[in-house]
Amino acid sequence: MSLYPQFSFKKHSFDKHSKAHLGELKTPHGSIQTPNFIFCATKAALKSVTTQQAKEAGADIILSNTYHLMLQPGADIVAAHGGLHKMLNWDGPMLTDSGGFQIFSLGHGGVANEIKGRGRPVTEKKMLKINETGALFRSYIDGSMHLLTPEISMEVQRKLGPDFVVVLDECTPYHSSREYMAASMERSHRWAIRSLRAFERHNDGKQALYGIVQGGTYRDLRKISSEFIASQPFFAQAIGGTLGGTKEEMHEIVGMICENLHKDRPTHLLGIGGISDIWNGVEHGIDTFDCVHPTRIARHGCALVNPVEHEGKEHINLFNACYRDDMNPIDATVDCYTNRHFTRAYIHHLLKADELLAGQLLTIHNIAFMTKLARAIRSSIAEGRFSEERKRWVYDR
RNA sequence: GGUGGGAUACUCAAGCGGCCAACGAGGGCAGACUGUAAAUCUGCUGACAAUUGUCUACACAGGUUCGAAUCCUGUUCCCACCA
Repeated sequence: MSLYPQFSFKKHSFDKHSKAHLGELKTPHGSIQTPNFIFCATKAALKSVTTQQAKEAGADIILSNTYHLMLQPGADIVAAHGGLHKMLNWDGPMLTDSGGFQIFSLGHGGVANEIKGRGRPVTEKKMLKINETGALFRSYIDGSMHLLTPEISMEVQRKLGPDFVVVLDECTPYHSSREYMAASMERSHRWAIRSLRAFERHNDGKQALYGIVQGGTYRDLRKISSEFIASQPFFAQAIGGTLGGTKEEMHEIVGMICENLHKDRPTHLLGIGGISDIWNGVEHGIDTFDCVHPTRIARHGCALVNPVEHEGKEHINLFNACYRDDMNPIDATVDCYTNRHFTRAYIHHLLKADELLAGQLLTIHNIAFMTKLARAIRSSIAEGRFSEERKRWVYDR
């Protein structure tokens, strides 16, 4: 009997010139078509919009975070609601991340650039200690200490109750030495096995487990990791860790990693959500992406736009003075509540006036934009014109 | 009418002889953001030339001084108290 009786993944249409393909991912909370994008509700909130609004804007699947929710409000409170789906009023598929990314983000003093190799390496690790057992975190909320192990992460994720759960891993930054990267990868593999064992002990068929491929920027390490994760009975696989210092490097490394992944399993690219990055990922066979970028930049005043129509820029900043009297919608071709009813000038005004509504309207637009992008990718594969459609979205190529 | 106090860049507000083109805050103008310690962070903000540069500036007009936003005199407004 399968570990995942209520889940399935089937690839069903293939691009002739790349590894791009369509897929159907079935879960107890319905099916989604891939390629697709997962929107981040890290702390059980899509930050500024309701799940209802996200659904109306086209979102198919969302994600929350184990670490944040175990600190606040605590897994038992979520369980008391009947799980994340009920608590968030979301009836579609859901995923929880394991907290592995926080081993990186909290371990490096909040230097989020670190993963991409920007800025200086930070050696001080004030927020956590990591060893074979797991990671000991100092809460960013009140400074209290919290242990996260593969077993605890699985237990918390079982209580949170999403469809997809993820093994605990260590997300390694760009500036790690090869030696550290290799040792960390091996430990993440051992954690993956422990996560799997813990998952199996309590498996009720309602959740499916993702393994995570590590190995940094090194081809041989990524190959080892891909093959190891593929050899274990995970439902799906995710690509984690650093992907290099530049976009070009990232695109190359993603392609390299994809060569050795399990061919029949859904593949998720963790934390990546740029427009060109998604086209590149899909081309190499990625099925799903998640990223805070669309919802975060919305709160910072930015709207996603087609880079081909904006000289390569993937977003515009509605704070900019040039939108003060712009009576157009952000993008009339992106069908959503924001674009149906409001002008750029109005959103510019809301931003200037420090009105929270600006972030909400921009978030709705950005969700709708990512949804439109995913649909464009899917229909282009279905209709055998993937590379043509790509040219309409990826600047100067 | 008398006596005090005050007038500083778009705004508020420090400075009280040289280190002042002038702290700080707001505003303005940009930038960043990729498994969210992020409705956050960063830069610039008198003009012009754009590496040390030059000019115009701290109510207005004079003065003292090598040198003033800072001291003195007068003028104009504003505020408080007393008549």
